[in-house]
Amino acid sequence: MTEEGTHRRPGRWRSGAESKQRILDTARDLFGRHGYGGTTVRAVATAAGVDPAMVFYFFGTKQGLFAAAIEMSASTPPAIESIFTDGLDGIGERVIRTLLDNLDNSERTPLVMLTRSAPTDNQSETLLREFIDREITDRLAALLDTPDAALRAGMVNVQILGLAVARYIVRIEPIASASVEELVTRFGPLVQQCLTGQVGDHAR
Amino acid sequence: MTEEGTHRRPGRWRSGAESKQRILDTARDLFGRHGYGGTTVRAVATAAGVDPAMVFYFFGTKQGLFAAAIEMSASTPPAIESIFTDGLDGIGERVIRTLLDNLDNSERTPLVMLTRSAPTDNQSETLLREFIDREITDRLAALLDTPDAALRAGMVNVQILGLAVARYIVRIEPIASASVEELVTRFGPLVQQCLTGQVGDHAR
DNA sequence: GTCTATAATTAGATAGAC
DNA sequence: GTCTATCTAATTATAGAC
Repeated sequence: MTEEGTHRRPGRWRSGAESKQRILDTARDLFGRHGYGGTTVRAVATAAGVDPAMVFYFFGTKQGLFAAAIEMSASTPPAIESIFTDGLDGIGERVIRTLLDNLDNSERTPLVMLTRSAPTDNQSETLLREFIDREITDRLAALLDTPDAALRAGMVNVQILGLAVARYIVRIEPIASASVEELVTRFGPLVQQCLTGQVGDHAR
Repeated sequence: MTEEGTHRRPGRWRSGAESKQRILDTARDLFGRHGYGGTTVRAVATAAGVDPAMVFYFFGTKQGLFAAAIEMSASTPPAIESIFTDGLDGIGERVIRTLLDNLDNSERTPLVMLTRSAPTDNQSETLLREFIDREITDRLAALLDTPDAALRAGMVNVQILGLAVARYIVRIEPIASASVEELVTRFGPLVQQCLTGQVGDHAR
């Protein structure tokens, strides 16, 4: 018998990396479906098939777990990047299509997790605000050259948040079960107008 | 001395009606600011200056308190009624102005309380869905005569939810601190277009 | 009606054996 | 790394005295 106890040969990853990953996956799932306040560490542990103590072993606190869960795999998904790099032309459709494509596949996305958590958790509220500012507002505003750039970007945020809440959280019909194409057709031009359209008059 | 104990003369409302009202007011305030899950019965009791047991005495359960809190004073506020009774002309502005006027004054409105609670509480999610269907979708759809009436009404719901979340819950700038007039100017036409505007093409 | 217990449950977190 | 056992604190809710 060779003394394998010390050698740490990777015949199969001894240890935690696997459990840690399973916990993380499960956490994303539950945080995405029930928000921070609606998810318990115990529930995550049970669903992941490990002991609650392991969760704390790996992530320290519930907040630590949440922070790890919302951390994006590769800082920014390539799809999101291409929304902004292709200029203003047709950006409305790209915003909506990218949003829906991402969220339809899994609700374990930072946007949904944070949107579900913010209303009852102050820390999540701050995180969501920062997330939106960094990932959306700043990039949109950078494309615009008008004095009301921030406000226009803000209007797009309203579309994004409204769509996320209506389709994935409150599940209001017929928004919840409309096809991606239908929503792109409807909301794409709306977003485009927020960014490049005219404003009526400025009311005194 | 006349035996006042039994007579119940209204020199000043003996008892509970006053406490009950204070509890209800406080509950609306806290539910509106922290949602169902983020609000404890004890917090409500303390803020209202009464004992936690009183809350249960009057409302039975926490859910009972919440139900009482979201119940509107006079079934439907007159302002909301007039949005729909004045026809489609200029309805976009009326929707936005009424929404903001109501929510700016106090967040103790059913819409905010429910929107804050729905993400982490399934029962609130259902209540919010029903509330929106009854108070907004149905009334809007009734005004429209097109085959896509429901979808158009849904688009307005997205505007309302997005605005509520961006301005009052996540507090995204510059939406959060924009003036009512500014937002009416910006979102009024957008809502109008959702309802009465043209749709590009129907994309196969 | 109002308050003082207090029961029953649950959640986040830690210590320590294996 | 993993689990058992446990601590602490907070919450909903009830029983009963005043």
